[in-house]
Amino acid sequence: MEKNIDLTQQIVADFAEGYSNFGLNPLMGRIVGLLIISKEPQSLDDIVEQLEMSKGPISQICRRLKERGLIEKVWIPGDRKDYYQAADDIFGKAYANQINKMQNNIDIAEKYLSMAQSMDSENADFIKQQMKLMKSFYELMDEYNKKFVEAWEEKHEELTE
Amino acid sequence: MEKNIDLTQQIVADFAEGYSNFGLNPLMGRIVGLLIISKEPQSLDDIVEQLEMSKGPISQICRRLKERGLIEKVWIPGDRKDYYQAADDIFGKAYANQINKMQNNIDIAEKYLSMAQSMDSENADFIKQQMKLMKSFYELMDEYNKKFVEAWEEKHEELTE
DNA sequence: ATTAACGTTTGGAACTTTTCAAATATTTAA
DNA sequence: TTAAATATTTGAAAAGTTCCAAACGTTAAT
Repeated sequence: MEKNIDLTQQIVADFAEGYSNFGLNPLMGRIVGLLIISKEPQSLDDIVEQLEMSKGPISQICRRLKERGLIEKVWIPGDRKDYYQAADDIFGKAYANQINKMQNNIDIAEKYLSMAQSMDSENADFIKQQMKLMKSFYELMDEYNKKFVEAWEEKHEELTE
Repeated sequence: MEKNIDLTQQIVADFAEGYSNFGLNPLMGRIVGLLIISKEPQSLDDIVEQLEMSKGPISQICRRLKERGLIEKVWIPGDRKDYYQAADDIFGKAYANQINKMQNNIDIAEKYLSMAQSMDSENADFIKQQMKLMKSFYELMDEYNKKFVEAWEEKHEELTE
């Protein structure tokens, strides 16, 4: 089992970095990484032990990960601990969280487009033009994203059945 | 021009928040927001004045934004200041930066897939399975992303010519 | 050559985020 | 109903990030 310990520590580190790159708490990545490679659900204490951290932050981050739908609590009969496991299609769910943030950009573009429309200057015209471009960009992105999500749903079933 | 000042401050704030949501320095968003709605290139001092901040951080962040290809320096004859403007297709470029980060995930999945392949336990099988799923997900994402980028290139030309 | 105009770098202050240890709350078993 | 096991919250410490002011370097006009 020696190799497995190394692998765990490495994957946990890589996920931490990945999450951090997206502006998320690295501990989120550490927990997600750990759970992704754990066949069995892990209790808070299991996580504490493997991550060598105190329980406070792990409890908090698990709650946030559950809110985002990335991990789930599992009930294990006869055991009163909370057990966690990676959610089904966790990659799809993590992706969805990212994409949702980009949706804001459509709203922003629309907001300033309409503000510029009620103004009247050479500069207002330029702003309108820019905001139209921004709106088009993120709308098209959204469209293609939906196509991807559909395609993945299909492929995911194919791979996991 | 009163309305325009409001609009500037608002858009700057919205972009700051947007950038911050992606784990980037909010000042990046402030500068990008300002430049996106500025028809004329802006000097460092112009930016300093409109953002009401000192020059140090603005100089640093402009360099980073230029490295990422989001803004460009413009040469204005007979003026020795540096002028900046939003890059052409800045939205596309910002998106590309995000997507590049996700590409790492393919490498991570491949790394642990091959590590798990050289191991031999029930758990190694599970890890292999998970990493295959991860690899498939991000490869499919990449594929669809390429389609989007192509479609946007076309639409972008159509909109800006 | 000197000076003025500008951009960059740096050290430290202010602020924000993350973590820990301990206190508190909650659940369940006896 | 109590005690034990567990999870959550909290306040303070540590670490990390961002910002400013000032020093420094560079360029170009005189």
